[in-house]
Amino acid sequence: MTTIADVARAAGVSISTVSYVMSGKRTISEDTRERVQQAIVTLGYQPHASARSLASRRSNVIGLQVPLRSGVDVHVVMEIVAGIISAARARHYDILLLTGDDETALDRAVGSSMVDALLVMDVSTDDPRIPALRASPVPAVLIGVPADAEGLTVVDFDFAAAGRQAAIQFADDGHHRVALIGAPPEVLTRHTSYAERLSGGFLDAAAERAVAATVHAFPSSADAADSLRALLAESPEITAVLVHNEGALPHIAPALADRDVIALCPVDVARSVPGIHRVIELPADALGTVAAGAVLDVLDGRTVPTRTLLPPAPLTIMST
Amino acid sequence: MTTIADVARAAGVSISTVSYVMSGKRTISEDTRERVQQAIVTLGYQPHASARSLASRRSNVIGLQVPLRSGVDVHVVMEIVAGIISAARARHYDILLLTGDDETALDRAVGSSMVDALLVMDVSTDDPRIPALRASPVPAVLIGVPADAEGLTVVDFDFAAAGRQAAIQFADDGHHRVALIGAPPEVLTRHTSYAERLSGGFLDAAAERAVAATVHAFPSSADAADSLRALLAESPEITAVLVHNEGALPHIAPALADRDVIALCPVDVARSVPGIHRVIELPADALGTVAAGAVLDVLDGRTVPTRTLLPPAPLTIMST
DNA sequence: GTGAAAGCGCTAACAA
DNA sequence: TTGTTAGCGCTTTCAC
Repeated sequence: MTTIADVARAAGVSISTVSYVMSGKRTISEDTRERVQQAIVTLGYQPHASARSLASRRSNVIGLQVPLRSGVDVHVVMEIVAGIISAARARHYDILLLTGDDETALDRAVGSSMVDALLVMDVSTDDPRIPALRASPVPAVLIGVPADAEGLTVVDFDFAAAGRQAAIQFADDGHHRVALIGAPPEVLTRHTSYAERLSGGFLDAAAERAVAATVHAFPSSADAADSLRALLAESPEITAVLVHNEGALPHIAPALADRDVIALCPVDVARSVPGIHRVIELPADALGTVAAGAVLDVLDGRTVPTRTLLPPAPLTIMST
Repeated sequence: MTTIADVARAAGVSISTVSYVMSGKRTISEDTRERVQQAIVTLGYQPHASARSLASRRSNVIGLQVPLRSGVDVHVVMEIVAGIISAARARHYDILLLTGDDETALDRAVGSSMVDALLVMDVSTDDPRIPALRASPVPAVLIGVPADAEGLTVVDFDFAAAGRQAAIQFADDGHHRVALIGAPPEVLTRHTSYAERLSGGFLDAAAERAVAATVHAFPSSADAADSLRALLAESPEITAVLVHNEGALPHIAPALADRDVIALCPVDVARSVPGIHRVIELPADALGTVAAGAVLDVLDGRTVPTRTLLPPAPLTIMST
């Protein structure tokens, strides 16, 4: 294994000079820098991450708690994670994977100094992890908005604005009776906050425009088709539907052919479902990028807004 | 921050004794162990991961390369990852997330001693990472089977056996013309190995039983429905279909109502699609568990088979 | 502009 | 059964 001492010897300099060449924390003569860099390349030197973090007291690793439980929209989760990884790598950070189900995972990762910061996904309104996060010695950013976000940094899509946008669009289109087909029941019972914000915005804006609106929790499976049939049988006057349920979308789309539909999901998900032409894009990748950017900014000592809600883009109209 | 020295002082022993109490690498008197453990608990001591790995030359971290590119079946990926995490945590290992798209990620993680081993997903027949993995100083386990697996440890589902099983079942059911609707074209052009093994097993077994069989690459989106319509229009004599394409499944299921269908996917995916009653279960979670187990066994000095193919279970018949 | 050396917190000889 | 101590490979004072 090549160490910094090997590089120093090869370049004819001291160990500290090599270190400073790598970190750029003090000025080095052009000549010396050249020789050191040359030695690094020829020896294929890569600094030992543990040695570095022991000495510097920073691991350059971010702990990421990913939800693996049912009901979560796997496409969205994957895209968020992809955004996080690329943003982190761009700033020389790695990602340690922690499962969201393991209550003690955050503690372990932080307590053993494995991570410099935390990124927490799938936050519920009254999330049990919140007290620990608030007391955490390392910065944390939540993707999702809990009821009491005091003292926490949160990032999310602005689901309330999205709900409002859809309702207003439906009103502009002349509808008088609309519905929101939302997250599966298991997500609602967990009180995942986005569901409540989405329906809040939707219902409020509909009421303002004197449009009758209801909200329905559909399973994210084929059973959603039955639920939809029952709903439309009972309330045939529903002429427009906002759908935020990736699992159910392909199953209910056919039965919605004669209704006006807006889907809330990543565009590529919508694109793969026939009959869906209007989409409020869920910017999952951007969400990951912004969240990772926020936590890295905190690590860099920059101040970041405690609450960032990504606004929905204008309705995407799809050709086919 | 609490260090091992604090614990030693509190317990009235030397730091090595504390270390040995934690590792169990030498016999400690019941009395001493008790006092040390007590001190650990009251101080809330958690060993510094970097210090430990610097001294022990083991990080207790496994690098996991996850595919984030298109065409991969996200549900399957998530389940495999879940299996990996739980198996790793059970043996006190953590997971460092590496993206499959970053060719240099493996090198970095290994070169900086961040990981003790590698787990590589989404392996293609002629994977560009193979030479590096073969030369890697740390053990690696591939989830997927490349063309030349010499010197590598690979774990995968036995797709050939699954293909065979489906064809034999169809033959037993009296079909004379069957089809396999397989992975999307982008997966095939990458030569992801499972697609080829699946179709190989399917075609061979069909030929042995004198059943006419064809294989079709369908997009994993709504367009699959068109492809299916075209296929059935051209070859109406097809009476049974094996489907291995999670994205396409919900879209093509309705049009297959009057055909005999077997789906190859995780059971919960099949359960969420109406009209699917027979399933060859893709044991994604087990795949992750077995792969992680294999790489950990190697780390423990145990010898593991260089090639492990999880056999398909008997056909799952679903009630609804 | 550069070097020497003191740690960072732990593991694992070596010694008793 | 336990303690002493020399590193592990790096960062960062402090000194020149």
